Amino acid sequence: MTQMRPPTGSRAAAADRGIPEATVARLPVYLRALAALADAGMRTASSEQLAGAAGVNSAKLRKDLSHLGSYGTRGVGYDVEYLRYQIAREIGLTQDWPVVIVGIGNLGQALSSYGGFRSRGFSIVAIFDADPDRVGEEHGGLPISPMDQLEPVVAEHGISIAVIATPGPAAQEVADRLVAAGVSSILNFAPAVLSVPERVDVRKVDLSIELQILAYHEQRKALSGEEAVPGHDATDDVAAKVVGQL
Amino acid sequence: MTQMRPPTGSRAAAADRGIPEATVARLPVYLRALAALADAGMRTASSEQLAGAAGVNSAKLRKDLSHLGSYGTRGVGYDVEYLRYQIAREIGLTQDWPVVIVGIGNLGQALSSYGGFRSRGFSIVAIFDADPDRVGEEHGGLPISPMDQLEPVVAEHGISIAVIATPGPAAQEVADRLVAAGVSSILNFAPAVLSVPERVDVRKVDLSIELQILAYHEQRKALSGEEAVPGHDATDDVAAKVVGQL
DNA sequence: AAGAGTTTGTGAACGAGAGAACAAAATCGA
DNA sequence: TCGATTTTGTTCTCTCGTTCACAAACTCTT
Repeated sequence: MTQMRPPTGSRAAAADRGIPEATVARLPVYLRALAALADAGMRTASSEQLAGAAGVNSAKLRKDLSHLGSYGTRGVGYDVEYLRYQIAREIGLTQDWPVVIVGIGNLGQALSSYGGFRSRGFSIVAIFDADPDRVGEEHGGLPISPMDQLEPVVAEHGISIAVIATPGPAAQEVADRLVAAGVSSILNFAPAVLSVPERVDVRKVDLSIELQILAYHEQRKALSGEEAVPGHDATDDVAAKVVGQL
Repeated sequence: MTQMRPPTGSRAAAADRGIPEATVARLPVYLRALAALADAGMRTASSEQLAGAAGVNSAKLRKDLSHLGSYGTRGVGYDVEYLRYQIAREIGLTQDWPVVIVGIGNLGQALSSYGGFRSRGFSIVAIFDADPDRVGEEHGGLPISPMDQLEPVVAEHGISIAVIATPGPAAQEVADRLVAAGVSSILNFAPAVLSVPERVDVRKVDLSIELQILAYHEQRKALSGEEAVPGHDATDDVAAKVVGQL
């Protein structure tokens, strides 16, 4: 999904609820950096310090924060606790988000025991698996529920966010059921392209894709070191193409 | 930018080894889509079909592929097997990449048992954990090695890619040791900002950040439905700011 | 062999994001 | 109070990525 609010004239950043996607993706990072600074006893922080802790450039950080409103003080910096609250509010972490996880394989188990969710305002209210033999097994303090409980649970808790951690082939059907039951945001760990209605947000996390991207760069590093004479790839390509087309 | 077309005949694009980052990130997706099409018995596929299977727009797919070279046939489409091989070669999947995983908590266990790595040319050669009591425990067919084996193992296998799945506070030290031992690409699952030398690539996967991004959009959906009058947030903000600054 | 029909590869327009640079706003010291 | 200093918020420019639209290149049918 994409929301492109045409800027309706009003320049007040806080009123302008359309925050750039790239900025939204960094807000949680800032939140974590602020938490670290707060733990270290800092009550105030400059954009330079915060940017350092978050691993970004300070100009970018300032621009990101300016989209939320004018929450800093020139000559001083940002009040750590106050900014923390503002970002949390902007992201929606001041409320609690009930979540379900579908698919309790290795990854699903890891997710259901992962403390990082609960501590940030997400509470896992149920976990599901298609294997009837595993129903009742406990993971992260929750029993595995049977798949036929999916719709009633989603409805009862008003779930809008779900995590899919099933094998690839099962993912689409699960997504369909989740959407039909009322879910409108899905975090997908399954290696599959999900097709969902426009109003539904899907974010995909793919472990093997990340490794492949690293492999590409790694290969380039290796190649750029050893390869001085260009052109031998050309014949290689032609040969391969002929073979491939046979 | 130096995007000059060297009119030196044969394969201009293939010689141009600089593939845009955004394209690199999609190549693995195309690879998976091609595998699915091949399994379905298709020997040839149009950009439209392939784009459908990969969940992207066909113009984007064509431009992405054009960066690798001119591997399609006008009026026909792309030879599935041939394109598969070319992409795999470009990413570097025609060779085998040995990988180590550090940190065998819930997530590390899931990663070490995950089949998607091995099937794509990544072989996990060792797993490490800081807890001495767990050394020897088997996960995914490998025993947990003690941390002091990290450097020798990395050296012996010529490891260049490593996965960090430790708790946040331990991540930086692990990264330092990996880099010192010769690793130049890191996939980081720990909730921490890693600082590494320039030549080292780091990719970060953060589960709770993904959920937070979904929460933001979810909150916006909810808000845009109920809220018609803007401006009340402003006073809210002012009040909060005063409180926060006390 | 020629025309009709497909489908790629790419030029051009557009939009989003990153970074540099600086004016505006606040503090601090005398 | 005034000037020096710090640091934000914003403007401008540049780069990168996406999308459109179409000529070129290929196949197929007659």
